[in-house]
Amino acid sequence: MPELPEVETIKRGLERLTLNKRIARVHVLCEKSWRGYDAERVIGQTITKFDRRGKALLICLSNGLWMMVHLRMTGQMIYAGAEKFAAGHPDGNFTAEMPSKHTRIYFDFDDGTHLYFNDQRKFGFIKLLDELGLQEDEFLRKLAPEPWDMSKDEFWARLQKHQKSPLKAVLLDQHVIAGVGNIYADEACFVAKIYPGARVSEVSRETADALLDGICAVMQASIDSGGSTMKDYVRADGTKGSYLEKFAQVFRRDGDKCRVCGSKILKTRVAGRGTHYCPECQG
DNA sequence: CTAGGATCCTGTCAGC
DNA sequence: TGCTGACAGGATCCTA
Repeated sequence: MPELPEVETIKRGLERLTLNKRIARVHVLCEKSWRGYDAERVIGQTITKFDRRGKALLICLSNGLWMMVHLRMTGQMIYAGAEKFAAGHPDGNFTAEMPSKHTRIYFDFDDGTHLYFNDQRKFGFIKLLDELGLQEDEFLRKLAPEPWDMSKDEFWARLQKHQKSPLKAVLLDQHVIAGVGNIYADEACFVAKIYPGARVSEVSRETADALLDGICAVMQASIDSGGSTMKDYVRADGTKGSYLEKFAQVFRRDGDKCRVCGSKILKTRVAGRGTHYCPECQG
């Protein structure tokens, strides 16, 4: 899915385009994609605030309810008004007619513009909660701190609880650190010069420090460039999202040359996920 | 408690 | 062409 930087990109885009807009209608095309309170309760409400925790987007409404959006693997948010804004899982929907066959939920604003929640695989959802429900939500309650809010001591301590696991499995664990997904786990391991399949017990304190720095650095670079994308989607201002094209050192570059040492980037399987690395730099 | 695998779902692609 | 299995930017549930 969309990892932390993509969700942050969506948050910033929707903040700019939909804040203070009033929801005139809501269309739930796939029941499974809607959770929590009945969707009827968002009708007539104004969007008052956005927030984000890890990969979860939070949208506050004027009646005090919150919509928690989790995009999981293939979710995307698309705003269609005078300008179009699309972010999340990159695919043809970014330029397709809306609603598309992957649209699961959409909102009509009273100014005639629309917000679409698309999700090919239906793993994602929008959950309507009150303030208490938000505080008690299991996912949010167990979510580890944001990478920038975690000290190196704390990151080190959290790693130590999973000595026997492959490093990558722990980086992907949202109870250990929030927001890291398959792309940034691989990229951070490259920056810290460690093989993602290494057991945590083999990770030195110096490497762990470099990992935390690397996670923050690759994510910040991605946010600064508007989130990653693999395809040719064009953002509202006409520029392309381009993290993978410009910054990815290993992710989906298997078969290509390492930009540091020239070795061939390899792909393998770690913790059940496709994993990319340079055998020379991350030996 | 941890670790690892199956599972939710749809679509695409490689290899017969 | 048609079929089959593998895989996919995530997280949870079940089992050992």
